[in-house]
Amino acid sequence: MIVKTTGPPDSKIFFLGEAPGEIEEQTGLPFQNMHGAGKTFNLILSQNGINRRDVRIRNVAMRRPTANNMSHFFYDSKCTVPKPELVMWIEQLRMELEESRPNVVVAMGAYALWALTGMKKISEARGYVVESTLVPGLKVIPTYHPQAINYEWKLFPVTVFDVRKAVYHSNSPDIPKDKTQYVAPAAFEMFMDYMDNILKARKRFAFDIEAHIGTAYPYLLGIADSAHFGMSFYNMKNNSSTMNTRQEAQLWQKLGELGRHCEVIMHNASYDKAVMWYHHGVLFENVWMDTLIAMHVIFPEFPRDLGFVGSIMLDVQPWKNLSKVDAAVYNVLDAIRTFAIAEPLEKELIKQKMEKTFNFEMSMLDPAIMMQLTGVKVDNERRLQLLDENAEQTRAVKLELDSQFKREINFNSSKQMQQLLYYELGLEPQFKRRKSVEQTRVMTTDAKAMKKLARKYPNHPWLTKILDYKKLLKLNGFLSAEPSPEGRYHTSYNITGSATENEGRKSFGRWSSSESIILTYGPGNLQNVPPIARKTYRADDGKIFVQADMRQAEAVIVAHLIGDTRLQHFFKMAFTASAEEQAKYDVHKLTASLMFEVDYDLITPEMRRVGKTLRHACSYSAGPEVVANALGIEISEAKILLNLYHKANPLLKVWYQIIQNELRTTRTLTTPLGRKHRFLDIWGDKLFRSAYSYLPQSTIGDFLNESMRILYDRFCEAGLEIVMQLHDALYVQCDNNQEAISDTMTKMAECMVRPITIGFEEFIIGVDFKVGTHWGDMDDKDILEIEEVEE
DNA sequence: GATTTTACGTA
DNA sequence: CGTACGTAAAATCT
Repeated sequence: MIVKTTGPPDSKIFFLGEAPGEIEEQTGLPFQNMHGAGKTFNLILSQNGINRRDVRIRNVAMRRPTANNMSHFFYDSKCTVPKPELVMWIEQLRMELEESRPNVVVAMGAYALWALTGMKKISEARGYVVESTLVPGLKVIPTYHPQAINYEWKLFPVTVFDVRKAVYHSNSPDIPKDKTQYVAPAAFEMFMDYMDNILKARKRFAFDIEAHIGTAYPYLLGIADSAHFGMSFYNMKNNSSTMNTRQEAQLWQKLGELGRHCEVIMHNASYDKAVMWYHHGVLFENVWMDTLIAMHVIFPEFPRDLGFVGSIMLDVQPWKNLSKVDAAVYNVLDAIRTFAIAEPLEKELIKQKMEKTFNFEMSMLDPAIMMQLTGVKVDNERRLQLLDENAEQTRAVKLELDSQFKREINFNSSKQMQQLLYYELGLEPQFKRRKSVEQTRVMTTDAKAMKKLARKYPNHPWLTKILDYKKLLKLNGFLSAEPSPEGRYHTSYNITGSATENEGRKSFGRWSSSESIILTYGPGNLQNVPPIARKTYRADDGKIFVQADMRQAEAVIVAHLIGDTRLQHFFKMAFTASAEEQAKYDVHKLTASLMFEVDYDLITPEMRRVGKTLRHACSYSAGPEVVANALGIEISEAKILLNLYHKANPLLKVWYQIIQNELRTTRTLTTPLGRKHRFLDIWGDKLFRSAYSYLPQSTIGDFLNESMRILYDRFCEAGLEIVMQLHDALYVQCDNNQEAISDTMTKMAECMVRPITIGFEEFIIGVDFKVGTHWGDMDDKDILEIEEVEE
């Protein structure tokens, strides 16, 4: 059946889909299936106050393709040569649009965009106003297809934004004129004059660099002093300077003055500011706004790249495609767009009342840059020795496994592992957990599955041997990283969290750590270095690490979030108790005592272990399988333990309900420290569990970072060296003597032991200290001990 | 050669 | 039906 256009012909907004689905084919109406794309489509409209009866809707194709696959309408698999039927429909579409002349067409999906503009990639134009080539002069705003949103729900709010933009554009047929002007690239004198004018007027400007991969040495500098004008300048071409020595000195001198006297806007200042300081000694002292940070604070669940921000904040043509065509133009447009988004971002920050969190994140730029550029010293002798030992052990285990299987097997290959375990040896196949029952089961040979198999087949001891072997291989990766010529490892601390576009795009406010692209030495992420590899990280000569981590941070926060006054009291007593009395305040023993209704003093180590596991698991709403795996017991036993835990801690489930109710209206949670997050997953358990973990995780991360900033502000100028950050722990290095250690611990305690307020309750999280010359080899140190030394 | 999937290290 | 993060190697796509 043919599915025709619906809606009033004089509608100023026109929605174009790709092809009808099954239900649409039956009803003859586009986007009519109320359980699939149609439902999502309606939801997008209703979020923008639109009624579908008031808008024109059609698909490019008017008949359902075989297997719902658009390639059916093309001769080739790459979908470049359309068959006559599709050509005819596109011609019909052209006539229809010529006749009704809507002010804007929303192109939903890649084929709709292709039919209207010839463009193929939705990601390159999504959210931007582009002109149709099919009907010249007609405005097109591309966005995702509703069915794509059904597959990836995180796309939903972005699409709502795009349609909102289309609604705005439906008021007029005019294509917005781009007033942008630039000089790219500018000659040396012109660029210097431009900077001079900005300097004299003390103007605010946006700054952006392009730099060589590997060295991060900048070759192109872009400056914009308004939302419509900027210049870029090549300081390097073909690996050599474009200037003579005198000019070069003048350039960096002038930029340095700008950095001192003018406010600057950057997108990802962590990088640009660090590079300019590191390579040219140019210090931008007044970063007025890092637009990446602003974006992170306002929309932590959205992508943050400049192209995306531009698409939702500005009315300009897409420019990211220029990066490979004309670097100078691309660079200056980046600077101009950065300037342009700052104003709407500032408005949004005020509107959402998020200035405090924004200023807080901005204030962490300097500590983060400092830590990246300083790095940590590597004990290379120790590293090589550990590497040798590791290689030795790896060889031994490999030999055993080889003789077991009589052939080479790549144990890192999931395919070969499945072949071996499930087909050749006929072990019971293990499957990954599915997101929903409809999904097909995927086989796995991951560590969890292997452990389960090892329990099931105790006569196959090689199962655990494979795990040992893989562990050694993994460790080898950490130990293999070469230190810098100065003998150091570096990492980039990312204030705005995840850089990778993971599913759901979570960012809970904790810092992430990744490979430094300025100083590319070390295993990259420093926050997942295993204990053995930590032995290679050492304090500088004559120095020692002081580690301070927040004691039981997560458990304390959860106790206050759920309003467990008994536990709150217990933690309070633990905090004030003397060193000898600490044994009386073991939260895991308390948990076990409540679960098993046994006297606190009679709790065995085994019972304590169960208590610890259960508290941890239940804080995040884990299920019986996880508990069973963690304790190495049967699922039925785990279920009993879970019941016991919830009976002893009834408030937890009450809190789960409260969180769900809070999410229901706006899907947004606000932490006790004022950070907001909107949860965009499909409504259900996965979303809930993510939300349960958000509040404690984010609060601890923010609290520790607050402490770090206070420490940095108060003591770093006077020589205190912060070296590492690990979510709930801080590492500082100081002179290796009692007095310096004691002084450092006192300073850290002063900054870290501060009251937190949740609800009406104010409380304090204690700090545990450890001291050592090597990260992997730290000894407990009680601050009371130190005070005694001082006395 | 580029992108996606699988697995795994830490908090 | 713990979650958050980044990276290496294998698998898969083009």
